[in-house]
Amino acid sequence: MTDSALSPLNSAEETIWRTLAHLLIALPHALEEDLYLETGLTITEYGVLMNLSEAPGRQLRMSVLAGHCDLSGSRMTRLVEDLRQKGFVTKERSPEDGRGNVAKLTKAGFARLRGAYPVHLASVRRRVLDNIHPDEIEQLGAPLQRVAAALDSSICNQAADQS
Amino acid sequence: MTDSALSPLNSAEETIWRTLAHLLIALPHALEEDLYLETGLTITEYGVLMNLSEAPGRQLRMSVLAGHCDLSGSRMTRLVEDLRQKGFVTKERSPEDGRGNVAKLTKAGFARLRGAYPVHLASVRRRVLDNIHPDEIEQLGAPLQRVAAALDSSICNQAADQS
DNA sequence: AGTTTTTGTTTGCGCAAGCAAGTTATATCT
DNA sequence: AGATATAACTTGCTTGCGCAAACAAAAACT
Repeated sequence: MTDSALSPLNSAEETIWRTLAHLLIALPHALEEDLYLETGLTITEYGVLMNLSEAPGRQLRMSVLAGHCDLSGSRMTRLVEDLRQKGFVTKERSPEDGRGNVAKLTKAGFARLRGAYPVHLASVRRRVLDNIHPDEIEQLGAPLQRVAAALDSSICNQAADQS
Repeated sequence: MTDSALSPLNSAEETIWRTLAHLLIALPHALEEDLYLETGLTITEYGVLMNLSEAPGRQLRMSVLAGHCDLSGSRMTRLVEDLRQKGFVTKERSPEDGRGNVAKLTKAGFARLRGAYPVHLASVRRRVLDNIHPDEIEQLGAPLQRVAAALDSSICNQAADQS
């Protein structure tokens, strides 16, 4: 599989790729800054609160939460501890499975999220969606999802050759 | 400007945004891993070598290089020092401006880049471009570039309101 | 029931990256 | 020309994050 179609990128591909490579860096920075300056929340913290808020009972096991947030377990341990100290979440052992810990959004945490939501929404609109025409949005969906699907399906599929 | 069009995202927008948010995390991880496993180079290191290779004389001032790579000056100082110890670049004071330091790609560094190039190219094709039909590529260019342009034009434009 | 394995989480540690302060070298302004 | 301001790096320190090892609880296998 190593040598399929290794011709250098053509012009359109080159443009797309250079632009995307830059976006991959600059967009997270911009969104992070927008949110942080106005709310004091990190994008990562925001993501944790948001994922909890969408879960049934506004609570999730640590490992599931970490998965949803694209973070390692250890990072989530420390993040949740920070959020707990700020009063935005609680954490307690799972009653059904004593190994698991369940993080739960508090009232204060939900209020914090509610306050930050419009800020983040405006940021996403301004930075991204406002620059894309509605009909382009339709066209973007499919390819983006295909790229995402390809990524997820091949998580750690390196060791699958038969030599 | 804080309260323009704050309606929650519609369905198509929501899809795009969720997918893109995930890509922003997962795609860099995948590209990083692809490159590192096969070449031992970080994406960041690869970017430094590549930017140098494309510059006239295969050399650039530290600050310019840092700008091209989307990195801070201090990070670039340490990166270039690492690459220098590995023999991939040299660094010396600029003759025209004694403040500036000029990093220059060595033969060995160029060879390293040459070896890594096909690996990275294959990774970009496999992870991204292979999942987008050629006609979609045409359609993607414009919106992506508009998003990127909007980002770059508003770097640190927060303090521009007149109360 | 008792040992072994597996699973969920947490701690120890290291690395990448940025910011702020320090340093040296050029510009600028009388 | 000499003092002040500005620019280009570099160094010290902090933070966000992951990996690998430790640990605890539940499953699985005799």
